[in-house]
Amino acid sequence: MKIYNTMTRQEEELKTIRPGEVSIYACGPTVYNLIHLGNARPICVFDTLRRYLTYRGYKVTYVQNFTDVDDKIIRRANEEGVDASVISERYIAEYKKDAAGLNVMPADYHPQVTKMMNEIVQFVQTLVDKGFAYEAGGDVYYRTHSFPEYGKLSHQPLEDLEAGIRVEVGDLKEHPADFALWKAAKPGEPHWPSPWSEGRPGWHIECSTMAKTILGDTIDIHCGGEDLIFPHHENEIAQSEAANGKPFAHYWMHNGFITVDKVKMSKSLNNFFTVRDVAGVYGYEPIRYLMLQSHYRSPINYSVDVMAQCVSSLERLHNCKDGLEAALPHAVSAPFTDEDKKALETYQQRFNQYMDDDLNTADALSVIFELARDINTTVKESPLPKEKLTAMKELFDTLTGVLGLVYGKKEEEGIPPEVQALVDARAAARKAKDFAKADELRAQIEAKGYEVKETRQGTQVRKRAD
RNA sequence: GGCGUCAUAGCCAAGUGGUAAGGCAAGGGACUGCAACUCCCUGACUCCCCAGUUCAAAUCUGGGUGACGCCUCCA
Repeated sequence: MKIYNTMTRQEEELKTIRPGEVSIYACGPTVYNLIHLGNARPICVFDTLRRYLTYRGYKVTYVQNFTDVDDKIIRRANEEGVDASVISERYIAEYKKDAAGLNVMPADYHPQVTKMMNEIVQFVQTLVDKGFAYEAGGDVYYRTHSFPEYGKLSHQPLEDLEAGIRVEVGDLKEHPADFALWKAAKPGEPHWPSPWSEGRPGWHIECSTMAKTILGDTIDIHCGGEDLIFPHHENEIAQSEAANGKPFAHYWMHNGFITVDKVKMSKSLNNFFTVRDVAGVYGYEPIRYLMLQSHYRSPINYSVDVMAQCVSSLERLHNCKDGLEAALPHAVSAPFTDEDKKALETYQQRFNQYMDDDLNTADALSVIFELARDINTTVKESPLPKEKLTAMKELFDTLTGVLGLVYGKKEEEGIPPEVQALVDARAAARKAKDFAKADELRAQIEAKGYEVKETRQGTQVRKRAD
């Protein structure tokens, strides 16, 4: 598989440290609020990367952290008059709801800053010992100029990066570009013991420490949103490579932004939509579809029109799956020719080929739609060819499973008795060819929020999508 | 100022040297009591503009124009 590496700015063949195994570290959310669409993009995209590599036979170790110590969490805790952990635990739980809704698999490890304090302090100590960091007034800062390769990920020499750096009054740094590894606690802030002060870690050190603790000094793939390239990932590299003396990550993958009216969705512009709210209107699955219908590095402009299109597209895939599952029990054994087999293999090969090309989910999706058309046609055959349909179902489930789509199970809850009664009455009316009455009953069923339709396998009743 | 991305049909979106995938929407047809689903057919003489390289460019080069991002917390 080829992956576009931000570090080298080109696509590279994936060569993992250990053959057949791949370690992935994905920067996770700061848990002070519900996640928004912008947060959902890397979560969905890199979940898909993980699924694909697993499907291709890799043993994947996937780590995604929760930043549970942060200014915003503290501020929120103070506003509500509760402990910071109350806020972070609450939003970790909320995150998990959204992630599950988006069909994102839990990571193998979800480390939290508060549960890795000893390792973090140790990591900072190592940097101090090696001269890459210094203590100042209880804080510890990274000595940026001590790391000659600083700027290699963002491809900016330190001097250029410094141009825009804000110098704060009363700053204890040796140099404006230096960044905090440890901050002495101010009154009312949560704090942990350290050789320098009662305090808390800076933002960047957690990822370096977690990656090292769980995955080792060098990891295969590090991913996150492209706004993390600088300073977050740049600083992680500086910390990890200075402390460990080894390359930090072999591949850096960064996803593009979600925009609204072409402008980046962000908290500060207040133009963000939470996953929860959008899912409330369209469901979770169209959100995941939105993320995968274009290449992960391109910007995605969010709009109601686009969401409606995602819903419709997905509907086609669900109809295909439903039709296939309804047909299968009626299928009879029939020759499954080499030609048929070959055709299905070709779909899969093309799917793999596209995914191998830097995770081209847009093209991969187009293969699924072509397969769907093929399935929809086969499902009309008479008699229904059992072996072919079985193979088609297996392939369809496999490919959609790799993308994590077509999972939105319609609520399995039963049909309420009063609705069922209407459905039965309508069936009787249709049998008696009293179509006027049948249509009226349909209207009544729909008024109750259900829809009824005739399929080749009989009448189907289900809750209306909207 | 430094670094970078993007511009393809009404909309979304692949393709990055060999003559424009896929989806949504729309129109026509088949099927159906109706509807829905499904299937078939129809859509860019062309890929922001100009110039160049080439037998050949949406794809490469140069120059424009427009939009956006990072350099500050941010996915």
